[in-house]
Amino acid sequence: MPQTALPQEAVFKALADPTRREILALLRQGRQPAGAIAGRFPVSRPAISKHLRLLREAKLVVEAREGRARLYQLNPAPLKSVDDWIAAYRRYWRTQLGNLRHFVETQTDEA
Amino acid sequence: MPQTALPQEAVFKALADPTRREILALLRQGRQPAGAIAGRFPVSRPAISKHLRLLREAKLVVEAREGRARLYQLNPAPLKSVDDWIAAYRRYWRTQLGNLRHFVETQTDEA
DNA sequence: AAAACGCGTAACCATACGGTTACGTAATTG
DNA sequence: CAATTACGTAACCGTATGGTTACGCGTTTT
Repeated sequence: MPQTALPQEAVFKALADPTRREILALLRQGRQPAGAIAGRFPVSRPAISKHLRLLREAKLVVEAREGRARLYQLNPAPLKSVDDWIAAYRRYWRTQLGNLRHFVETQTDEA
Repeated sequence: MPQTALPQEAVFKALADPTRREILALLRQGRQPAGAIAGRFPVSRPAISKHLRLLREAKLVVEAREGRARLYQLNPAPLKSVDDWIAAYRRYWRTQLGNLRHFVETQTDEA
């Protein structure tokens, strides 16, 4: 049982949650202790702690223990693999977009 | 109840599943009927049908009914919003801000 | 040394998710 | 016009997910 699938898989999963994306955005301002991060969100500290664990497993953040504090720092490297994934589609929204506009407009928008 | 959160949210959620990412990759080759898509994966047709619904709601694919077939086509436009999101991090992995060497060293070797 | 702090983990709960089988429906075919 | 085809949807099931409260453990503080 592979507890950790492909690294890329963990990254996409981690990014799927809006709170985790906000944590990443917050960490762009610099390292922050776990408690300070939790203080920014309307959920409990343990909830944030679990989000941080997922982000750690995806290697999107790294932790440094400093005294009794745990500082979290952004590690954007894994985002590069997402960037690479998207690259394969980039040419499509440049070339086929005009084609598709007609297609989209003729659809009855449900959902 | 908000039936559809932010569009970007739906996109990130849609991309979180590996099967859905594979469906998108498959559709880069061109439109395909739902059945043909399902035939490519080791899961049942209804399972794929549900994946397609999520992709539709995220507007990553568009459907065209042609007779009794339903052709699905890639719509890469929503990926642009992901691309834009990543852009905010791109500079981090390009500049020294993304360099964690110092960070890691201070973690193992204090004093 | 005891108290307080900072943070992760365990246990638990409700809902979401991905899968299945059974069925419904619109379009084609014989 | 009945049978078949190509789908989506409904109902159901086990597991994952995100939240909570209770607790434990190492680190400061007093």
